[in-house]
Amino acid sequence: MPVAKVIVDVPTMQTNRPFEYEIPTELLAVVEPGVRVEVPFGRGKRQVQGFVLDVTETSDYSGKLKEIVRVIDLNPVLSKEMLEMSSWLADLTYSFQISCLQIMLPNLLRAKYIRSVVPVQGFENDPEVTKLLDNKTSLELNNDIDNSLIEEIQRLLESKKIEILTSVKNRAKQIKRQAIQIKVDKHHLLETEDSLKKNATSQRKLLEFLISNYEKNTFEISSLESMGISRPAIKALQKIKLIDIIEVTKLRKPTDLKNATTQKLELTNEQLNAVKQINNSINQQNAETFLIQGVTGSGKTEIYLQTIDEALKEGRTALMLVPEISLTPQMVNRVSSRFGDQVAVLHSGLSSGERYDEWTRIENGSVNVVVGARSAVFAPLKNLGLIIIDEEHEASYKQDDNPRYNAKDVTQWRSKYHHCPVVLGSATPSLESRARAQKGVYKLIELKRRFNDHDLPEVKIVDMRDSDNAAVSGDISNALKTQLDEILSRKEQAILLLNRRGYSSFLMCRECGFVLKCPNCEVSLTYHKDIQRMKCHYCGHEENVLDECPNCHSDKIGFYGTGTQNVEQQINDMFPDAKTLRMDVDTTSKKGAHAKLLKEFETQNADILIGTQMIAKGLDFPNVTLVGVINADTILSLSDYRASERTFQLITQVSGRSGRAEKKGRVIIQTYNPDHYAIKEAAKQDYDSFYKKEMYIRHQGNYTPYYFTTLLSVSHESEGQALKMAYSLKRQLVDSLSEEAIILGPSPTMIARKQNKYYYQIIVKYKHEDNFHKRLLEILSDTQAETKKGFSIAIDNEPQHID
DNA sequence: AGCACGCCGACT
DNA sequence: GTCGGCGTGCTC
Repeated sequence: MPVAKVIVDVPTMQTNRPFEYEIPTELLAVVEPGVRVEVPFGRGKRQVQGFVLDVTETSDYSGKLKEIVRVIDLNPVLSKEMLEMSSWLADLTYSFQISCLQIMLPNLLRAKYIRSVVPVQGFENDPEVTKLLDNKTSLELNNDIDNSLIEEIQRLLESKKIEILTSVKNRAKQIKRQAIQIKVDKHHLLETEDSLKKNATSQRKLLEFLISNYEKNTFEISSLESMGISRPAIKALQKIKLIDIIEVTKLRKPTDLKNATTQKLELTNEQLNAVKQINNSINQQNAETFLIQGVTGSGKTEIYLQTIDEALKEGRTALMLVPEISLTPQMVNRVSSRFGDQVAVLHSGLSSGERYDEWTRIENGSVNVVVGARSAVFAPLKNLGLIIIDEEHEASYKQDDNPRYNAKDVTQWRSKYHHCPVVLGSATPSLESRARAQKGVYKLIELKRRFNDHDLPEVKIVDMRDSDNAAVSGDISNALKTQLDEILSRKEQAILLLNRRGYSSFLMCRECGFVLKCPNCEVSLTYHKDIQRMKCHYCGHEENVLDECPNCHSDKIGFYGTGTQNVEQQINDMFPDAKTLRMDVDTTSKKGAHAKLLKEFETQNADILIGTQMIAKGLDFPNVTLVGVINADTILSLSDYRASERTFQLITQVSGRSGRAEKKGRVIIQTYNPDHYAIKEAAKQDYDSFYKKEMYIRHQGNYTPYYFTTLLSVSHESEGQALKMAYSLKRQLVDSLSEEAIILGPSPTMIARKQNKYYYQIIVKYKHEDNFHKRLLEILSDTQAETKKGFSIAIDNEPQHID
């Protein structure tokens, strides 16, 4: 008797393994790995969704097996590749396999449960029961259930005549359209046309159309009607059995993609060399990784497009990941105008229905190229020939909540599975990637020249401590004001960048630029309002808020920051005639607002764009000749060891926005730390020099890429309980790790209390700890019982943000 | 997650 | 004596 091994939709540690079910004989043909099934689970009347992992001939379970209730899919929704990947990913990210299976699918395929009232066996014909159920077999319990019924339900539940069944509801709906299908051969159609009555004009028109488009076979009725073919004519042909009327599923097409219209661009020698190397790897089916380090404007996108083309020519498919933020119409058009309707785009703006349809289109093989943000890494492409990750340094490739996966790890896995290369591209590679390239793990491809040989913009650092330059009015220095004046008079455009909505919780001296740092960890201390003290998020070191700068003894030490709104106001006061646009979380929260603002700026309906990070990436506005960074320091002073890296990346990226076309660009960076290497090297656009210095610092502080990092966090309603648990975890870690490992904390997180819970974190830095992974899994299952007492314990492998 | 079993306190 | 509190453990 064959049994199905099923992962059930019950996300707990104890149910995180396959359960076996008997397959009813009538379902034997459809139950195969990758299909979703509905199975009874637990003691009560509860039915849950499950994924069939495997079908085996015999069971090794000693108890009595339950039967699969029904299959949800006639064909598998997950391939062998995805099933295999899910167990690897669950293990890597310390999450449940069911959660990993779920993220691979569009939302609509996630189970929704309905509760309904059904008769207890033997009471199907009880008069009270049939009255309640209105002679049906069940009554759904939804929100609009009549109040008068509730009492009756309660009573019958108590007398055990009815019970509550939880079962799975399938949400995936497709738009169905009516269509006709030709049933006979072409010859037959021609004969019929000859024998038609003269006045049957509409039928003749339809037949002629069918004959000339015979190959296509299936036609939507609505499109025929719009050509002036009448419904009776269609009925008439159906009656004489020439055609069938059928239902077809119409897939929504969210992005209106153009036909392929653009041709390959001519390549520079550097680009050509890159394309050759990658194409070679595609042809050889090498699962290797390239790192393209190319200065802004060096034409990385064209390399992506030409190598995708090569993969397609080989009959394979291609996946391109980009940060959500740069998934702009500009970007999408660039790809779709080369590959036309072979492209599917997955981004967060899609409705669940649209997303589901795009997924279907990928799954059934009607597209070969997928462009999308993080979760697109699970696109069900078969026969992958190439994977591209643009802006590979972006932290957003890592998911911040469960399952905490990094799309980059997933691409490595898929690359090995499909034997295809991965291309990482960035002007400012992450230190990890660049270090791997240095060691020869990745192949480094450098693009040092800008496309069309445009000069890099001229970058000027403005020392905000210098009172001659500083704050003529609030946050705008004289130097920036002068430049703004100039570009406005030349009718050019400017971008002003602020960070993190500009507010900060670190201490800085406005006189000398001093920032209060942790004596042990080389990161800035963060202000904690509740205790009114400064704390380190790494080791928990604490000290008082200073009112005098320990460096220059000035009293101008304090918290500082401005918001985009404030800066916009200052600019409006300064330049009443200039039109400004503000782009931050407030102005872009509505769907499509982002694109609309950019469009407005692109069409030069505004002179100055003021915004946060989101304006820094990949945008290409030829008329922008000035970029101003209002406060370079806020990024620098994050309580995160990647602060310097992020600062360097951001300034370099945003500087690349200036002077993309013929006009020469300028960049002004306002800072209280003009001598900081991240800022100085970014101004020179000198990645290699920054890399060397930063690697040294990382080496000194025992940080990535010299050490691996794992972050454990504990939360509980009671601060004491959370802290106690954190210490107990730490003790266990100390016992199971070698001397070489560094364990920091427990320390409170930035927002110590969110959702009425206290958070503590432990950071583990290590090099070689063979048992660590296994030990963490054990800790997770040991502490499982604690989660019922209000604890939650999360493990983040290689976290991107520590706060 | 849900649900049942089970072992202690305050009620008819 | 019993109703019900929620701590503990299992679900194919």
